[in-house]
Amino acid sequence: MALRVFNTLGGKKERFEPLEPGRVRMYVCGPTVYDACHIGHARSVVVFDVIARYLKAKGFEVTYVRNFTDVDDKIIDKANQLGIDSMAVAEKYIKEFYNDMDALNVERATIEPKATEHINQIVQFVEKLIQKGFAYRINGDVYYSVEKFNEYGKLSGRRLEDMEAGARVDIDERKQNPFDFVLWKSAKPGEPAWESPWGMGRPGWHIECSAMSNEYLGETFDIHGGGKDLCFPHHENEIAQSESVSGKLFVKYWIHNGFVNINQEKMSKSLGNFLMIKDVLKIYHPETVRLFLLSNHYRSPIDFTDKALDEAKTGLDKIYALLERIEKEIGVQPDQNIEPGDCWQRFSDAMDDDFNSARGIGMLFDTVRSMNRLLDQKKNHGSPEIKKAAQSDHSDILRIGSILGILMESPKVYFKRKQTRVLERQSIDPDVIDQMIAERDQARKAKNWAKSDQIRNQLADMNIVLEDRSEGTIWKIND
RNA sequence: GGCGGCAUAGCCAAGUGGUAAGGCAGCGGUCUGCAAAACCGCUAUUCACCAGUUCGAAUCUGGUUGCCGCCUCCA
Repeated sequence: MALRVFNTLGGKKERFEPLEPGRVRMYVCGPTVYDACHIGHARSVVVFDVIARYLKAKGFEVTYVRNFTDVDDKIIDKANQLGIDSMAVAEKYIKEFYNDMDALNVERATIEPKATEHINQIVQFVEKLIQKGFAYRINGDVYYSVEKFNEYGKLSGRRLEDMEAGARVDIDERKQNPFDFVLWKSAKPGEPAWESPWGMGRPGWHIECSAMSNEYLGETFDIHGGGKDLCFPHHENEIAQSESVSGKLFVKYWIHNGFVNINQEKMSKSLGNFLMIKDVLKIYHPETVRLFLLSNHYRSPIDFTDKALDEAKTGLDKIYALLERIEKEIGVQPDQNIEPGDCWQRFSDAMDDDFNSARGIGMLFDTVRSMNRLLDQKKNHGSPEIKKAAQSDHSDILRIGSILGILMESPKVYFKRKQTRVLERQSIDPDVIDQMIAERDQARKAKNWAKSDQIRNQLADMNIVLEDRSEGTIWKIND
């Protein structure tokens, strides 16, 4: 099946055909590093991580560029607040970004450029814009003139005339149009600054993406992504800058992800409800967070609630439990040489439809249920048919996991770690549990159900759930 | 004021013309000493409302209502 993607430019799903067959070049706007990453960053980064993984799985050679904005007013403000150098602020939060994203099992992009390491390219880009008459100087500042670009507004579907009516824009009398934006900003004393034909200064926000994408992906490339909020003005401005210089189409497919709400509310400074990734990860397994983030279509808003996260956790446990069951009962081990089967095919069909991970996850649970059903019919466990089916599903589930970035641990390790975590939190000694289970076993053998149930209830109060299986009693933890 | 999105069972959610995926919760059943887990069955004759197009619409068109986002830094 052919891959289809929703293109913000044009507003509809289109068949995906990269400029160069077999190769995909994509650029995703990374963070401005002035603070820790919140769950909204996580969504964007995870969504595009999955898109890149899926494209690779489909056989494309993917060049993925994700930048860091490491010079910016907000970074400077933060530096002043902390009384440290702005580069130190950027460094600190880049480090935190990697900590968070590594924890979330996000793969590194092919190239992760920083604005401050591309000042030459940026200056040259601005010079070209001035030469071509799209930009003008006011003392040490350089502005882009939106009226010079006929197609300004084509991405976000706005027209300059419409916006002026009610826009809440600071009127800067020096600008030719209120929507003109800064390409190069002159430095005040103490601010980070680089030399330029217009004096010491720093790049405006939008220009770095035009300059760096051009540097690594060329004048025209396949996919440009980011959060929905970047559509205007950031991406609109990137198009204006890049297409003014090249005279060519900048990006073929624009992909924008929706927001994360917290209990139905937008995250905002005033509500003080920013959820930081590192805090979320103190409570939830990274794979739980990923499964949650991918359980809605990437373009829809998603609501972060404890209930939703608990459901994701239950779902993840269920998948791991099946993997463990297959491995134990059928003796199947992970094997990457097994050909993709029906399960993968259904998942892949869902992903081909605008990266519909939500539907794909539905397909995954379908497989989990049917495999459990098959395994419930105990009598045939030795049969070659069951073994083959189990092997195929097992391998497909792991393959799907490798796209979603989940199921990376062996089930044994996953459940063990979970136990350790919860037991430590509750300060329970696992030996005590084993002792109690042994004691209960004795009682059961003596058919002393009262005592047996009493022990089980005691354990239940410690969040320990028993399962009496034919091969013996096992215990699981409720976290 | 301008632009855009959304409205599907108790909750979450997929579904863009062919007769409602999946998850969670609940109830009943199989299994079990009883449970747990797993599985099976039940839970939307119906997709905010009204009108229209069509042999046929949750899906298309027009309108109404409600919610949300963007237009200012924002993933």
